[in-house]
Amino acid sequence: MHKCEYAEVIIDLVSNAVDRPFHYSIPPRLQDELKAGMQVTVPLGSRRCQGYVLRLLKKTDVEALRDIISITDPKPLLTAEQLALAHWIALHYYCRLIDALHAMVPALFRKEKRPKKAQVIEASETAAEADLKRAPAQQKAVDILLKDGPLPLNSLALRGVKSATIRVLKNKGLVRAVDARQGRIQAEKPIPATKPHLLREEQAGCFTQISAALESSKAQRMLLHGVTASGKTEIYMQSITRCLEKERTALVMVPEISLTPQMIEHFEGRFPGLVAVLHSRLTPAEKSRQWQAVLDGEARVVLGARSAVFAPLVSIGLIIIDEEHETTYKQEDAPRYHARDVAWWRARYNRAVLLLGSATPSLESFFRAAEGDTILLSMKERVTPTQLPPVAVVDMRRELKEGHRHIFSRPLLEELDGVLERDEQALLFINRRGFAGFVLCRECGYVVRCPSCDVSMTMHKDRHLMCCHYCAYEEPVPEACPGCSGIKIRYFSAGTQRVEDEVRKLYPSVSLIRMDRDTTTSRKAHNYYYHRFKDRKASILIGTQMIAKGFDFPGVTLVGVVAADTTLNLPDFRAPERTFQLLTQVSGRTARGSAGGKVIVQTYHPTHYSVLAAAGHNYSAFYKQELENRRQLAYPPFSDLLRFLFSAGDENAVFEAAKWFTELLEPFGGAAEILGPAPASLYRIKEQYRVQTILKGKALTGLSPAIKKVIRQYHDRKPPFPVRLTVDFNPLVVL
DNA sequence: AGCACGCCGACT
DNA sequence: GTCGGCGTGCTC
Repeated sequence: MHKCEYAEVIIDLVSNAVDRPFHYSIPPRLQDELKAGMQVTVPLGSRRCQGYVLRLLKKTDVEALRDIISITDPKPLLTAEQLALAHWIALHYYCRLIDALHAMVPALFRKEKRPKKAQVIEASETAAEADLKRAPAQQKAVDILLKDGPLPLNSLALRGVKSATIRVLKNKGLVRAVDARQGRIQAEKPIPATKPHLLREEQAGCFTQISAALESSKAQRMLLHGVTASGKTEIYMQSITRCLEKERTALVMVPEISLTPQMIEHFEGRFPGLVAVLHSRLTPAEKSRQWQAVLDGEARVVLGARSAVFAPLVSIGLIIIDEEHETTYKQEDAPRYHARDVAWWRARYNRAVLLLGSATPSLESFFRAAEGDTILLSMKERVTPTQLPPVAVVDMRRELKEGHRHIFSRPLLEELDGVLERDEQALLFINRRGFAGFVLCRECGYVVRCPSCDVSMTMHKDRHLMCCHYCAYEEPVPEACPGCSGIKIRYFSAGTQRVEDEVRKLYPSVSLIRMDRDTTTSRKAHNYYYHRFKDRKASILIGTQMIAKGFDFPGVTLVGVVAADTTLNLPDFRAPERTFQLLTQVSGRTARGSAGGKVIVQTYHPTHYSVLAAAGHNYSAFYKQELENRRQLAYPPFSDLLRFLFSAGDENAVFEAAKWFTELLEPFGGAAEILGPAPASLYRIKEQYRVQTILKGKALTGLSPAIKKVIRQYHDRKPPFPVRLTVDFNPLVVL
């Protein structure tokens, strides 16, 4: 066999110009050591760069080869699976290969001179009995360590212990170096062990099916559809146990917000010493340590948020995605992957089970189950039977007709009064995220929608036009309502500030808290307000998205959704799905106890199926209707969308670039529909104009290599457009 | 990305 | 004469 003398390397620079492999020769001294997945230092032009070895080569066509300078880390940082996955991500989500790789290597690992881990020396279990009579220096060192516990090398030096002595003791296995932090954490407090619970009949049925799937060693996708509090977590736990028994590893993903200390303890208690936790709040050093534990094979269960989907586990047997419908599983910047789809890739690679859990499954997942691509497991009973809260829908058109023009309807005011009288708590919910204005008739609820895309159109004040940002269709802003000829048709807006002002006017002496991006910039502030409200220091909490999820306030007996219309009429085809999920979630924020909570939803669309289905706690009614709508307009899951977004400060340049690019897409016109270029719904953000083209078609994945070439053409164009192009495969929001 | 090369304006 | 502005192009 001939030796591999060359290496294919991707340079660790985020730039389109170096988004391709470079070939280097391997100097003899590195010949035996170098492996695919290793991090190396290589010369590039006049400087040295970091890079990752994609694979080793026996020959190359490149002539001007240079040598690899050195290996940065003696162990490969990337597994074979991760390398393959990175290529798939770069192709599938249209990002640079280095962007994909960055998702797989913690930031601290990427530097050439990464900070050394602070290590301490610890006496091993056998140290006390060791016979060291003839080695007084070693005896002394062991005595010190046994008495004063783990110590760093420099404090040992201060007590007269030479590093050579420690080296000898290490070789004898009487002492070892451990991570400083690790030692301390273990000493702090033991985590209480948690034991498996007995499963109810319904749970046991689901578990049996999961066990069978694990046993089969085939890639399988399962959807665990269970109402809130139906005991999904226990099923997860027992499935993980089964998976570990089969000598395989497990990956558990939860939304960032649910990854509470209690939850982490719960897992660590059940799988002591085997769990690594990965999420974005960890300090870089902590993240690296957790990562290393996975890479070294010490951690066999990974619990984490979105980015944990790339954890370097080998031989994965089970991947769990809890609350699989959550939008946080889609990364908003490069690489713009969806963790659910990445997880399925890994499940196929490892012949593992992908278990998706949700009370309100995404349309995509439920559709797959209906089609038979996913095994559906249902749980309809709750562990402790409690009633879901009654949801009252208030027709805001009628409120207006009857002369009540306040932003709070009479039923909501009445309930608020009651809550304050009884000294309970209320939560007022406003949606403002990604707010794009729409025109609404206050008399009949009519909203101007695009005839071919069925999304609400965005008003462009300057040109006095209504515009569809999917297909660029335009029409004049109506003077009178096309639905009822009324004249109270106007731009709709609602904000947390406005709601706060109104509440203060109504109840000047009541203490309230407002939580949104403006008041809650830091994690600390978030925590502070959260605890203040939980400790009942305030009676009313006003907030956006961020209060809809994860919080459990026992004192809350009233949830008011001030304007369901803001989500319902977002110019996005997923608006109804978002609304349904959001309303279901906020309803769950009322007290679950016997006090009995109440939910009031204010809307100009009291008969909309999203609102009705959420109010009736009826997932399947929602699913049926929404699926039919998607089918009509060929939206996902009946198609894939690919969004090309052009942005720059120069309005003309943006349009010019978008047009030029869109023409290049013409060859795909047969296989897919080309929509645009059209102004994005949020046309100007931070001085940047935004224009988009959307490609809509069945199985766009097959076109990826060809589309990738077109994108390269755009970047390589001379002279280059001073316009940024971002490409998003199946974006969750198109605003 | 970052660095060299290159070709035009006001300075010791 | 030359120092330096940043447009253009390349890096195995």
